Amino acid sequence: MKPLFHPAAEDLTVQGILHALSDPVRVHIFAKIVDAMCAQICSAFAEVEGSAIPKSTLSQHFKVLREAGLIHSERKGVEMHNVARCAEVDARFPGLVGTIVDAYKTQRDRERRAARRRLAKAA
Amino acid sequence: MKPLFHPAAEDLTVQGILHALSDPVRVHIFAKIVDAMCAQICSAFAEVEGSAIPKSTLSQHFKVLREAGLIHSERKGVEMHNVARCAEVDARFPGLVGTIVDAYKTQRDRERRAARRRLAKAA
DNA sequence: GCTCATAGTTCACGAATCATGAACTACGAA
DNA sequence: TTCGTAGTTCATGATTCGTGAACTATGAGC
Repeated sequence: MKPLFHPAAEDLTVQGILHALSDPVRVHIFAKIVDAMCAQICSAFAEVEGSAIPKSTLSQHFKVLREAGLIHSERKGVEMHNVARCAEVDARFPGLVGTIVDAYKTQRDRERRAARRRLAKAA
Repeated sequence: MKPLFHPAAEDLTVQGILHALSDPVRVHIFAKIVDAMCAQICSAFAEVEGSAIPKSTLSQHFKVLREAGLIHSERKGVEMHNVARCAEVDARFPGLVGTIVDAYKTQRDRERRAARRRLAKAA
């Protein structure tokens, strides 16, 4: 197995970060890793918002997040421990990822409210 | 020719915006439209940072920006007038596009400084 | 009116990227 | 050593992207 590649903080690119976070599954994963108080393992995301993610796909998503410089991954025995590189990313591009994650939360909240309204109307 | 499609402010999505802005050519175009005091026409961007953009490609880029809700386009005679929808986007996702454009500017400034250092070293 | 130039769109297609199942590697436990 | 678990890699089909060629729509000059 190839060693894991992590870009240096000064090699992070805005396009890489935006591309990584332009996928709802990946922001979901990233947001959870950011919020978590401890390292998260990949298989914790075998299911995202009700739909199952094949593990090869999941592996690719983690690779994209890692190579965008958003997370740091480390093999620990049979599992992979992932932590967010918030401080480094924020030092390079202040506020960027925080604003993006917040925007997704705003959007998700709106969607949930809309869904609830539809249900209430149908009843 | 099909009429131009512009999404309503409440239909904007974060993934659409991030995808639109994850391309350096598109952010360049968008940033210029934002900074400009007046509407910009597509052909103003036939060249971006030294490289020529084919007009079919340019047309697609504008379409992506338009359908992400970032710009409003209007045919005026033979040309197309484009203005940024800053207020609407910002009302939906506060700070999002501003932070992204700033991050790109930060990155570009770094790259320019690095290029200058290389030149100075070579001399 | 007719013709020409300009600005941009649409179409078609090769190139690149993406998602995924199958096969595989690496490790821990029994 | 064998088995199970966690994740990776590979191959391939689907989707998206970039672009040249052909096209549309408008304005200007006659």
